[in-house]
Amino acid sequence: MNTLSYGLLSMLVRKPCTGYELTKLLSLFWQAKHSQIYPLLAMLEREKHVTFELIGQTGKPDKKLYTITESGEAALRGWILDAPATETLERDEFLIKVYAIGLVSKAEALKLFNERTAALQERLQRLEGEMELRHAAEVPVTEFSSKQFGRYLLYRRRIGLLKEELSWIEWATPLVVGKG
Amino acid sequence: MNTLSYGLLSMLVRKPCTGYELTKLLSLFWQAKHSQIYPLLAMLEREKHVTFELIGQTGKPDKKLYTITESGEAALRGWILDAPATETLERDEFLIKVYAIGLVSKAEALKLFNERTAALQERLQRLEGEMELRHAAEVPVTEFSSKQFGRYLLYRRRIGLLKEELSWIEWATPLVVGKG
DNA sequence: TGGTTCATGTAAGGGGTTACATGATTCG
DNA sequence: CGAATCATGTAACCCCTTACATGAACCA
Repeated sequence: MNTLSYGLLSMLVRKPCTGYELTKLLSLFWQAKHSQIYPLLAMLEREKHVTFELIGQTGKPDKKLYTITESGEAALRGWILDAPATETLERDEFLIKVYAIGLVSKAEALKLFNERTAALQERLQRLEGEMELRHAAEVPVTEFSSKQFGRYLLYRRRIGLLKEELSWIEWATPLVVGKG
Repeated sequence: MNTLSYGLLSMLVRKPCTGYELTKLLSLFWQAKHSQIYPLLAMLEREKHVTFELIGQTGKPDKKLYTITESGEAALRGWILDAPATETLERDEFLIKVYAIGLVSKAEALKLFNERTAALQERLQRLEGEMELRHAAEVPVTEFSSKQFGRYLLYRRRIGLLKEELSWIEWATPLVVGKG
């Protein structure tokens, strides 16, 4: 069982989902393509950590609604408590470009920074919209055991980090361009 | 040529390095093991993007000092300008655990958060120490084309993000434990 | 005397992306 | 009328980690 398997189980604790849904929801804390998720779900089903119900649809392809089993929940709980804390992994091409920024002209460097800024702002707005949609008002904050609680924390974290990254760019850009 | 290849080239722009050095320095913006780096350096050498000088040592193993060529620098510059901006990739087991935090007791959740806090604080201190060591005073800030400049920007970014992550934990921890 | 640093490499295997495959419906 | 959405799956391939391999010097 790899890390992504536990990520899938942790989503299924909240509610039953199809592989298609999981692929989209997962991006809050892990990136994975459907081609990786479908085989993993099949494996989890073989291992009795999930079951699925086939739902026939007209006009759309049939779908499989996966539900976590008690065995699956136990496995997830065990992993949360026992898995050793690992280093976090970040891979970002932009950072390499920043490292070698002296190699290009100031105009080109500025363009790079502006494009990054725009992409981050767009992502921030999308996330803030998503969060408001799912966590209207401050309801979930108070309930620790609410199934919304963990997701709410993660939205707040991502948004905070995006804002920090934007304020870093705001600080760095004039240095790149020069004070004149 | 994959992304890591350009990461290696961007380090070699600053100064000639051995594979061993690159492995350690790289962690500022990319994680990679020596077993991935050595074969890539051999490939870059075949492609004439780097050359190496064999340096015999006594008491220690011999080493290969790699230097970037003009072709290598041109390739890197081209990549910086032409490579399309990609989404950033973050993978962090802790986030999965946060998502499913309702599954464990408050005491266990608190332990998880405290361990995370300690790990982040340690990493922050290590980074701040490293930065002070390499960028004493504010010298590199003013010089855009300084070979130190890019690295200085990345240290500031990492440190800012770590602080933001710590302040998120500080906000989240009392919510997890409860207001009582 | 046992762990860390220096220093380079190979081999096996798991993790992850890209591309191939299918097909009706809905939206601009 | 083409693009996106819904919905699942397989195959090929690259990226990356873990483990194997070697060996002297230095430090606790």
